[in-house]
Amino acid sequence: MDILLSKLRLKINQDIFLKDPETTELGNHILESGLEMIDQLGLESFTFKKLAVQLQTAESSIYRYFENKHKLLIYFTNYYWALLEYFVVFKTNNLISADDKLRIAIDILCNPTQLNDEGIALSLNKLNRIVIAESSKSFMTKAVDSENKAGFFEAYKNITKRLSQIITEINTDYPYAKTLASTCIEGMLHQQYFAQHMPALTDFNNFDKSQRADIFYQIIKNNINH
Amino acid sequence: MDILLSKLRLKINQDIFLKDPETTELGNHILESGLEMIDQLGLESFTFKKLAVQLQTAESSIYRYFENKHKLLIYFTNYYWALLEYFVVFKTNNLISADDKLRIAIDILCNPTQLNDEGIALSLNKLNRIVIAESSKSFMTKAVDSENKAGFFEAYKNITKRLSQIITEINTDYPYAKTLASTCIEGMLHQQYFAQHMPALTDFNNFDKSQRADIFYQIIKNNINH
DNA sequence: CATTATTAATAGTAATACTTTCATGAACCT
DNA sequence: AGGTTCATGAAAGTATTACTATTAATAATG
Repeated sequence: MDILLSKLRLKINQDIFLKDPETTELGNHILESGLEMIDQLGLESFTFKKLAVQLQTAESSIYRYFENKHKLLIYFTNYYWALLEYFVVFKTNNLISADDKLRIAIDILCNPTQLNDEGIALSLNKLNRIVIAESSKSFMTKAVDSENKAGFFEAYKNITKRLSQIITEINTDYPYAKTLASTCIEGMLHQQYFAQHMPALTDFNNFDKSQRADIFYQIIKNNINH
Repeated sequence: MDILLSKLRLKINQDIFLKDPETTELGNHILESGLEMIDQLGLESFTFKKLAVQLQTAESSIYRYFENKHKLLIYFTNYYWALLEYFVVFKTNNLISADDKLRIAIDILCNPTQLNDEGIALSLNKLNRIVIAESSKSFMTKAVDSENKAGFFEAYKNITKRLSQIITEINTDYPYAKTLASTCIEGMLHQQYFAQHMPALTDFNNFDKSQRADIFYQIIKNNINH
């Protein structure tokens, strides 16, 4: 897998950036430090100015890669979901049992940070944290319809589709596969956030990670086999 | 119920505002037009300056009521959840069957806009829309821990607690009542958003409202009676 | 070596998110 | 009736944000 991953290049919608950050040194620095700073400061306090100071470069140089910080966030969320989709496909590909696929997909989605991250350029831990804390801001805007049309949320829709396809594979007649899939994927993110910041809203802390996978497996299984 | 509602005064945490907006004319105008404008413009484009122009008042007058727009949003979300909790308690109070309570609670949460809003000062439709589109931004910030400590999310935690208590009433041994409750409440909001803006993520459109209640009822029921 | 692309440095603009000060008028208190 | 308090409005000011534009320096390429 390491070998495969080292050659892995995730396909990111070209319209998200002005200039592909993976093609230059500065671009890669923008990704690394940008991820780090959004993680640390939160999206609201993060600015391109601060990133420029950190990278000892000019603000205008960063603007040549990304139109604004919102697009940078969208870049990261696409990167994250494309990565998880890759792992889901890779690890479920040769399995026969749809139930096994479900277990593995849920495990990856609930505990992505346990994945081997050799060959992944960006920190999976940081990506995971910013997706948990910031990703809803990427589509909860007035620009959602045009950005959806432009394909900015494809990676997120794709992973949801994968999960819903596994659900449908288990029970072809289940009519709410998409709703169940998206509710669980969103729920997995929220439960992690609640565990850390609003424990009254969850039964888990961030140590029982396998339990969190269990309950989402149960939610799906118990539903599709009514 | 109308009579009761006309006397209803929702308790909002005093630390959310600098000066209680419900006590003055300007304060009430800030709530009404603020809600309207956040709904129309979205939180990002909404500013106190724009609100001041709309109300033909000074920006500084608005700042005397709310520290910033973030607090105003928190005010609205508290108002909304306090209102729904009131309805849930009111409508389930005298019921014996926990299952009936569950059905009613879910129905209220999924279709709040069908509620009789005589006596509610603010538009339930607009509240519903901004809670769907903006409420996650109220707690997805770096200030979440201190604001949680200050009680800014009590109303949200309370309604989740109500739902989880109903779940526990149905099955005392079910260990994940809080996770199930918060996942469903968040899911109900997201499904409404997806139906409108990202239909690939849901099986519903915004016309089959009763179906949306059904699936969340099923998710809960099928789980607690494993 | 010439061309082109890339970046850094600087400056500038409009808007945002406030804060401060002060004047006015209404409400209320004795 | 007169003084005080309080809410509001008007105006001005500050720091930061979110950009855009211009130009010079540097590196890559052919």
